[in-house]
Amino acid sequence: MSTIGKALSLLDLISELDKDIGLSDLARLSALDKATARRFLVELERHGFVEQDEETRRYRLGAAPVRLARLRQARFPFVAVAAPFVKALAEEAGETVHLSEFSGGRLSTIHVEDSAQAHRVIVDPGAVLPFHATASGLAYLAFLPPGEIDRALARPLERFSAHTATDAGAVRTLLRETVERGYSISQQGFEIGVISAAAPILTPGGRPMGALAVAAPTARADMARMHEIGRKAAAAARGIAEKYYGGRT
Amino acid sequence: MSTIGKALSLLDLISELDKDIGLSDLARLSALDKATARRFLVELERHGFVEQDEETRRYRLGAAPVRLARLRQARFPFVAVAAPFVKALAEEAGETVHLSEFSGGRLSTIHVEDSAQAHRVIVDPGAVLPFHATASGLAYLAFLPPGEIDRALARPLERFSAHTATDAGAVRTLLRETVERGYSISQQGFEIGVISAAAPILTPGGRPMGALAVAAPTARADMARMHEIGRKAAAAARGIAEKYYGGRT
DNA sequence: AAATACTGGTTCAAATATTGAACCTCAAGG
DNA sequence: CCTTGAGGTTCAATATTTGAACCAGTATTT
Repeated sequence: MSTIGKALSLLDLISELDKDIGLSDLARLSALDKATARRFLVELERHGFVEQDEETRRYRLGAAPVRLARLRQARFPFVAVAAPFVKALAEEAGETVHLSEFSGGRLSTIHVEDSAQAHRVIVDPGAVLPFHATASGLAYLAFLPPGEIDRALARPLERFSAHTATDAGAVRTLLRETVERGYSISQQGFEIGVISAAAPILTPGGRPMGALAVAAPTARADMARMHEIGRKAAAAARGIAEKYYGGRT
Repeated sequence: MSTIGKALSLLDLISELDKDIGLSDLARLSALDKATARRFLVELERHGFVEQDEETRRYRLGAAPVRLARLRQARFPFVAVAAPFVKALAEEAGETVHLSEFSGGRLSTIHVEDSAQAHRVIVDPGAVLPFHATASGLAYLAFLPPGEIDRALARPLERFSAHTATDAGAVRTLLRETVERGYSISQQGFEIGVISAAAPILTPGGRPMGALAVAAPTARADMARMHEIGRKAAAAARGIAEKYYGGRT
């Protein structure tokens, strides 16, 4: 792996932590030499991607991504365009809705609208969604070209809960159903107690670039209701794509 | 410079462009070899920091920073905390207000609230603010430890308009006034037709970490009014710091 | 329609940056 | 006051990066 790749992986690692981390711990966690980790950190800090606490000498995610995100969103206002659809869907379904975007080989949550209900599903903003174990991931995978699906299912599928489909064949069945219906349903595949329905957001070329998902507590999630929610999510996802790509070539 | 630094500089360069760019152009602009630029781009793309248009093969800023920005803002909700103050100040002053944060050696705009007036100053979101030529930069510089001010003024000061103070001595005078008043005023130092007043946002340790600036068209900007606006900006900046650092150690 | 001048992308020996064990200093704990 | 682990640094050995030259393809120009 190139130096750049290693440094960006280190940045990823830091981003996943929710508290500051010291040099030695970071070197251990990243399996990099202490001297190497430090050189990377210094370089990342020079560019604002990492910040070192003056006092504790520990490191954390810096502010530079905020500026880059702003520029990205000015040119591709995906979140801004999708937000009203997400909100409307959250109100209509009465459940937490989250939007994810594919980037850097991963599907990451980029917007969340909480349900108004007291008993609701909490979604981490910035969380990375596994392709085979979440409704969003299945919705995304299902509409990918066959070759890419194969590659995604070639490596071992991690188990997140007792209900995770870790068998490639089982996942393929879920994907077939997803393509037929236009939306996916994941029953506690990622987290116990949560059932989700999700629809892909497709580029004009028909390629998925993200997903829109509704997450409900099992207590409120009978299948008839989830299917209805799935249809609504699919309609909203189409609406987002139309509006987002409407003003472009 | 390390490979990482070069790659991040390349990313910076891409971020400054407001349209996609081809490999050859990018290699020229960055003064990197084409092969090198390409390797960097591939690596940056693998991590989502850069995106290649499937069709045109041109490159652009990717979506990864959006996720990182989200995580950063979840832990350090600087923009979220400051936004109400920015909005209130924009209404009170009747002018465009922008918030900047120091990161990666630069002061970057991270939030803008436009004035309600038809004739108003437009601020680029994501723009980098030169220290010696903007009110925000002066407010930031003025409260830095002397040694760091010296370093900032040691290199040649770029001229942005006919009114830019490019002489270190002249800048030092502006900085002295800024410290005395608690806010800076820049008269068309960055852009002709714009007068700004800005106040630093200080950490509990007394170190500046950003600035709050009000930008008015010269037509509406007599000095008495700018001083009044400056005082209001200083008060708002203190309010932001208090609220932002209030809940921390 | 042939020639030219660009693209984006690739190759591989030469040049250079990266690596990491050992080292330093300092602070906290036993 | 000795040990441990912290952050940080050094420099010879080493692995990676570099870039001139090379494709193949596509607009432009002649």
